[in-house]
Amino acid sequence: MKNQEAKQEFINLWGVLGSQWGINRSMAQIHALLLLSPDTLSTEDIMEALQLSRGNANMNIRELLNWNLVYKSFLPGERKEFFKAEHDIWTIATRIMNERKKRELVPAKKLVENIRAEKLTENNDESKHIQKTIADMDDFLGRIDQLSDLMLKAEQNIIFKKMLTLLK
Amino acid sequence: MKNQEAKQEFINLWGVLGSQWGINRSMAQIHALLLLSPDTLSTEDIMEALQLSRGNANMNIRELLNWNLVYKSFLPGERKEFFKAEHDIWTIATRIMNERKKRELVPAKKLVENIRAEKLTENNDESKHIQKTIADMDDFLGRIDQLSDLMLKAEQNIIFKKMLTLLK
DNA sequence: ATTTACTTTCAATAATTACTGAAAGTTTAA
DNA sequence: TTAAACTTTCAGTAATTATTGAAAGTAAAT
Repeated sequence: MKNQEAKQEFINLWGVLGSQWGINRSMAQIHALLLLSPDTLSTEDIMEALQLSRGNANMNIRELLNWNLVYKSFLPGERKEFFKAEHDIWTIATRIMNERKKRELVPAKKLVENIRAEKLTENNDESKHIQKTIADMDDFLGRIDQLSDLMLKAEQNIIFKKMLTLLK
Repeated sequence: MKNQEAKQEFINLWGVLGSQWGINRSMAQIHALLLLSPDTLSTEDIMEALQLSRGNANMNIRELLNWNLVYKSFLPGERKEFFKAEHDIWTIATRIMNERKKRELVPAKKLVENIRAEKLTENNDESKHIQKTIADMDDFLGRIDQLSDLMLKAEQNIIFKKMLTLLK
């Protein structure tokens, strides 16, 4: 198999996976392309390799920068921006988790907390059940929050590493 | 706040959250409605409460059954099916994880493994880099797989529980 | 066997989300 | 300054995904 074929297969796969997880195909593919490139790439390189429009390439590169998955890099003598991916897979995973936590989990928890804080005017079995369900959900979101903290610390966490190893 | 209002807020929130995580709005809302209902509901009840078409309601109830998040239930004397949700939040979470693992993670890992297994015909820095990237990704997917196992076992796992508590 | 009560399917349509490309904006260099 | 090189924006369009509702399918009751 040629390098280009392997790259292409991986890029496609990453695009499909991304879209299953709420990350759009172009963003995932750009990320995969940068992961596979030993060198930095320009917007033009990316447009060319993935056949994307300038607007699409630019927006998704911007988004990858926001997610801290991609860095800007300037080449001596070149005026335009080049990009390179964070290559450490664990760092990538924790960054993604952090971003999703910040953007979705934390706001969701706040909203559930707000509903939870409301007193229900009725006082019957249904209200009890509703309150319990909402409380459970709030607690659950708190747990997930903790769990993501745990993962963020996992690389420095020797006990956790051992637990993972034991499960192998 | 009236019961109905609290329910409605929670259902809306759950719908939004779901769609951020690749679960469609109707499915998430039906799930929320069933979670909030102390009693079982029929397809008609669900259509009525969420203003969904019969087709949409039916398809998404079916999907929730597939995910093991909702159970069928027959009422004595009634011919039609009624539905109730699994109410234990931890069970819900592990079921969702299990399903996503089965449907997405495992197949993805297989595909990455296939690409990894291919020998690259070229032999230069780029091929080395590609091979390393793909190998890292494969290992990473394996880790996630382990991690989901860990979570699946977490409720019975006292050490894990303590770690979560320490992180509070 | 036929009717009635219910469930499932699916082609058509609506809603949402992603992408394009040209124009406007910005920065650097001459 | 002005021009060239590059980046960003965004209205229009395309692609994807979700929803409807009527028709077909199935099972129970008469």
